[in-house]
Amino acid sequence: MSKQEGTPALPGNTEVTNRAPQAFAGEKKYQEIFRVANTTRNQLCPVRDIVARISDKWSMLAIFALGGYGKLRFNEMKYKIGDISQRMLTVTLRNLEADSLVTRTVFPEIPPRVEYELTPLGYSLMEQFVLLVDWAELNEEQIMKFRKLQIRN
Amino acid sequence: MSKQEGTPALPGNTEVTNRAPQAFAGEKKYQEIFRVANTTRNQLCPVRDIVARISDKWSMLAIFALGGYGKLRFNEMKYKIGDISQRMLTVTLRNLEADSLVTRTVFPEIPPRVEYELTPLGYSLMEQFVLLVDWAELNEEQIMKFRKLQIRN
DNA sequence: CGGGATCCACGAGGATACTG
DNA sequence: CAGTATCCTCGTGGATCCCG
Repeated sequence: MSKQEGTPALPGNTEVTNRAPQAFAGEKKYQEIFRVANTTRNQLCPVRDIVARISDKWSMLAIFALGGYGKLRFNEMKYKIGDISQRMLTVTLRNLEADSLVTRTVFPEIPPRVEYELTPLGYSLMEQFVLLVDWAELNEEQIMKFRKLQIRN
Repeated sequence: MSKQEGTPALPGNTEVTNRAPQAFAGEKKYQEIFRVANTTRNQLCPVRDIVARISDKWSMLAIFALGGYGKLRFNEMKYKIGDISQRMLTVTLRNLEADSLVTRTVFPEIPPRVEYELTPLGYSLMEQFVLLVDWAELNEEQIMKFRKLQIRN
């Protein structure tokens, strides 16, 4: 672990940094986004709140499962996701339902039947997730390669 | 908490469900995404792994901070985020650095100075996050309203 | 079948003190 | 200033048993 790395500062440059301009085209915009996404110090930040919920361990997978297969029964989902526990699938689905991302329909039959399905809002969120997954797939190799380089040092 | 809600099944409909077709336009695509994002049962899923790392509690905020303000020193970031602990900022930045999303430059001065900055890869990830935040802002009101409805019942 | 209820383990993350 | 080290809390999530 070398403590000294990368490009050291040009000695004459105290305040005026020579940033790459293209990278900061949206600087103002990103500052605004940061402000919006970080309202916690003024209590309750809905954006942060929502991001927290959608980034828990299972929500994204549950949404993809419903998006890919439409209506699903409880055990169908459990099987498709594979390594989720009964409890966490229940908790996850209840949370998604509470945000109106998923509908839950109980059929008064014996044995009982319950079907879950994405709401339009749920679909729109999944579209965003797809972009994230695309990004991850696209850059997966690069990241993995870099991680392994770290280990060698 | 009523056990019976929403649209009960049309009695005659056993197998052929009358799904809204537009909602399932990309069904195959989403099944594929689900498969890719859920390779855990076959051990190690890079996509899940990457998504997990980038969607932890602090990574997104750190990335926005750097995206909005360019180069930042440790305590500048800590102040801007506000409620992150020293420890977690360190851990978060080290993780981001390990994925080559952030560069860390140490200046051999006294007192020491360390600057963090997004890499191009980090910027490209931030662009994805921006879309998520946009989504959250757009639907925030709807979700909050729905949550409050839940409480009344 | 689709959960609810309970108990428990573990790891993320906070608080504090110390250091090069 | 920018961490490291240590201890401890607490919430997430797994395992198990039970129920309508």
